Amino acid sequence: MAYGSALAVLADPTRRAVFERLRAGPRPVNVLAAGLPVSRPAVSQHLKALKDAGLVDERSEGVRRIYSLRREGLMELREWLESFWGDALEAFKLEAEKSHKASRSE
Amino acid sequence: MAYGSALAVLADPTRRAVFERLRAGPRPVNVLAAGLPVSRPAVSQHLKALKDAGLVDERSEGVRRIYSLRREGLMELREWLESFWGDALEAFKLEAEKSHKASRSE
DNA sequence: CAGATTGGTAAGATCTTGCTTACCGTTAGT
DNA sequence: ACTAACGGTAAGCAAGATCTTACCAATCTG
Repeated sequence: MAYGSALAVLADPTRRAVFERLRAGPRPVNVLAAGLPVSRPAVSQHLKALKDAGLVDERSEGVRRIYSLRREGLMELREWLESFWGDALEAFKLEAEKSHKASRSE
Repeated sequence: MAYGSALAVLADPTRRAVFERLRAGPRPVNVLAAGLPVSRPAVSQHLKALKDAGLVDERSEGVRRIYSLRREGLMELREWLESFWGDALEAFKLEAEKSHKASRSE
């Protein structure tokens, strides 16, 4: 259940801000950190968390590390979310059946 | 940005477990708490968090409170997630333009 | 009406998280 | 080669999150 780690990682607003910045395209750490209200090491730590969750990719370009969005990292979370609509009807049927049995036995 | 609170609330595994149990249909607190590895008050606290985030509904039925899934509470999160695919092409174009300008000026 | 059931809330202990500063290794530039 | 820029990691701290126990109000039942 990788959607769990995706949720945990995206729950933090600062980390989400870093992630959102990558929408615009791959960026080195110092660019990502510029403008954010936290220090550059904090951004590094957030990037590590994002990477561990499979939400970003990292590549080296000389002395700088270029981070980029990894949309596949969101797939499981997306599917989990979608599943809440898929089973709505089925749950309703099960519920109906249950209350039917309950009313018969009382 | 209500998707922020949805993310924060769903990030906790225990709270997510409570939420998932509601997939099967509306349930009173003691039923939701049964089988979970935490105390009943803990579940109450999680339910409050879920309710504040608009992810569950609460209705009273005598002495018991029936909680139910509120799928609309997931809509903003869902849309936010979907938006990561929508802007993929546009971001790519902007990037291409940017590197074009960069290579011209160097 | 008395006792039991349901569940919300307070208080407090503990664990976790996110941040900062300090430091270090690696690459670039002159 | 010396200095500057980039960025990862360690240590420590302050704030917040989650859990528990204790307590209380409201309802149901006999």
